[in-house]
Amino acid sequence: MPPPPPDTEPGPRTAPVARRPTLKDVAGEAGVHPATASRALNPETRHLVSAETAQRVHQVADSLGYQPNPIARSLKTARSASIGLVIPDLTNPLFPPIVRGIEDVLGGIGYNAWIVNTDNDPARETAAVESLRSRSVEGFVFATARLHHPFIERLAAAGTPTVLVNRRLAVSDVPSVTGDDAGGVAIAMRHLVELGHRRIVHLAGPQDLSTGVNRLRAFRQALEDHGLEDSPARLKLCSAWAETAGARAVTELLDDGVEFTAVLAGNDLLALGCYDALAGRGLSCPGDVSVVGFNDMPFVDKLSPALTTVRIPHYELGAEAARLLLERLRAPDRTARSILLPLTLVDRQSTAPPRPS
Amino acid sequence: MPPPPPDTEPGPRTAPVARRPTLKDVAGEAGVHPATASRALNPETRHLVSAETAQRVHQVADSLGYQPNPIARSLKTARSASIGLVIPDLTNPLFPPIVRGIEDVLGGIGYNAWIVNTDNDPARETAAVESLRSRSVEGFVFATARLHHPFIERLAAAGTPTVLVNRRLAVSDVPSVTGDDAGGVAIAMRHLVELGHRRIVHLAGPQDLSTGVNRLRAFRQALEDHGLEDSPARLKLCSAWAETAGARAVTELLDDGVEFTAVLAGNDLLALGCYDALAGRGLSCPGDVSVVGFNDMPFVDKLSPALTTVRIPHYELGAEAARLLLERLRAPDRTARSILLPLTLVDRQSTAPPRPS
DNA sequence: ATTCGCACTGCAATCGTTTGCGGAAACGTA
DNA sequence: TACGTTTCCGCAAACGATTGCAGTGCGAAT
Repeated sequence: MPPPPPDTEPGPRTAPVARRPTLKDVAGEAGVHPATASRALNPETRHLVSAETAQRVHQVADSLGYQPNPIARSLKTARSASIGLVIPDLTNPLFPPIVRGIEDVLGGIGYNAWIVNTDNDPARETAAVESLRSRSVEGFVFATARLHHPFIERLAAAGTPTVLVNRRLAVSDVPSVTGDDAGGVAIAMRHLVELGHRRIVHLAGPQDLSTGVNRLRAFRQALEDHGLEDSPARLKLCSAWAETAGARAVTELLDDGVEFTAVLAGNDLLALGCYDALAGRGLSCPGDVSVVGFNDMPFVDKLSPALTTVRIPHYELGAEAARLLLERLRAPDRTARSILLPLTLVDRQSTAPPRPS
Repeated sequence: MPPPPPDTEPGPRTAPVARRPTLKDVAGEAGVHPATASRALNPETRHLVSAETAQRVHQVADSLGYQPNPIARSLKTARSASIGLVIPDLTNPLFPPIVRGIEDVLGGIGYNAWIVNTDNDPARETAAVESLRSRSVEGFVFATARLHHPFIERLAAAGTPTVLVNRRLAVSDVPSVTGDDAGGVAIAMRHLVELGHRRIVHLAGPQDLSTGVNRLRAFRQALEDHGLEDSPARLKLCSAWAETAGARAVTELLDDGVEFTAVLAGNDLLALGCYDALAGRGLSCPGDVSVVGFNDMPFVDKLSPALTTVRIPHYELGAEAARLLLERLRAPDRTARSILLPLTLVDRQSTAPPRPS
């Protein structure tokens, strides 16, 4: 913290402070060896020193305002009380709540997170992870997982504590915490059929992402469960979770003359694209077609019509991911478990019974 | 990084690697003393070692994949290649772009940022800063500044490199990077009067924040510049940048019977509140009243009507703040300068000529 | 009375760098 | 030849903690 905090204030300070006290300082003051002070201050080793010594050390530490130097500690212990958090892009409104969830539980026990944005660039990802490893982070949480993600798989296989959030790997035992996509589309579909919809299309997201495939799979399952026809025409694969992709998909649907009264969008952005495309064709929502989104992003309740969508508890996703990682750090041998958080439907204005034909 | 990366792969690896190479390793391999290796690898001190030795050390370093250990370096140098970034709440869509701007320029030179959320709680702020200082961060950027913020003032006065982003202090020489609020409201007001509006109200934000007072001040200036009456009735102080506050303000205005054809909201959230209140009274926007926001938050272009607003280049704000901080770290004595970034009006659907009366 | 165990604490090495200091060549100049 | 300068490099001491090991003193067991 350059330059050295000036001690120029004419305050009542007497001691040659200015420098923050070190362990040696409190040891000196308490009349013990630094090693003893260390043991006294560390809960793990506190039982190695007599009660009265420990107490004395603690008092001195408090009075001096001693704060252990995490850097020195890290150097010695190769632990750092920090983790790496790898996300695609903080600017995507999906991620801030996840990040906060993680940071809030981490902060509760003195941990911190390094955040890196990859912009979905594998090169940036490996570089960032390498950089974080050299900073001795104790583990990673990835929000960038693709279905097949050799890099993460290798990292985890090599024993680096790793947890996935929001997205999972295709087949692996890397623990993850995600929303229950299957359950989510199930309730969304039930909602639509209860309104009377029979011809429902799905705008599926990228199929190299677990969210994309899981929602698609669940869509087809729902079709079957409700005895609806699984027509390939009523399915559009979108190559990106983007508004433009959603718009393109439904205009294509419209152009091809496929009939539908409702669309289940793979996420809110795709749903936004729907809005655009429908408006572009003079169709009304929910009058002509109902649409339901996925994620419940901020402000989708402000759209016209307010978007009916499946809410994902992103903050809790993050919080659980942090807890899971912490657990793995503490007990690396415990078998990893993954967590599926329940999703809920937020019923707003973009869904209504189909127009009687 | 526990447990030690298993060296079980039957690959062609021969050396007893597994542990990442240290400076001593490359020194040994290169046949020099670690100190020499250190000097050879460090651009600052490279001139202290002969060209050929330096080259040899570099080669060995590359071949071993040597990466300096930032922890050890930090311990020795009391520098850390990291800074603290203090924001109110990452979940507020204002901040992610700022954060990315900062991280992108920092990352370009090997720096990283610790992010902490204060939720506007001074206690959390001081605790977080203290914790960051013990991690030897080299400086801070604050996005939490209130007009009077003794804590930040003291910190900066004590010589800690500090820069403010998005908000400034009332009176101080702490450098800051903010949008040119005065210019922003000027163009917004010009836009409104050019449309023909004469009775314009302002929803002012919290007056303990620089953004709140600056926009208010500029509003009155604009009134004067355009020869419009500065009526206290046409001004509402909102105690928070929140939708509800905005809504309350305009319903009060309406209840009080004050006449206006346009509202300049202190920010987009307040503008959103306007929308609600107007709709609640059966008034149309922009038919009955025009509204312009401030910030150009994500998705305000999706509202109905799409919000006309003053765009703040948040990413650039962050980027500039990072550059400023870096400059201060390099040349602490250079006098601090503050930066004002130009704002632009994004003309969308929420403004129109007033209804002919 | 000797021995053993135990509780407690100090010693010193260590983590991986950086850096002030001094010494040894090598070189130029008088 | 002698002497001052450079240039280059090694030595060793830091930075602030943690921890294996060993030593001390004490009470209890034999």
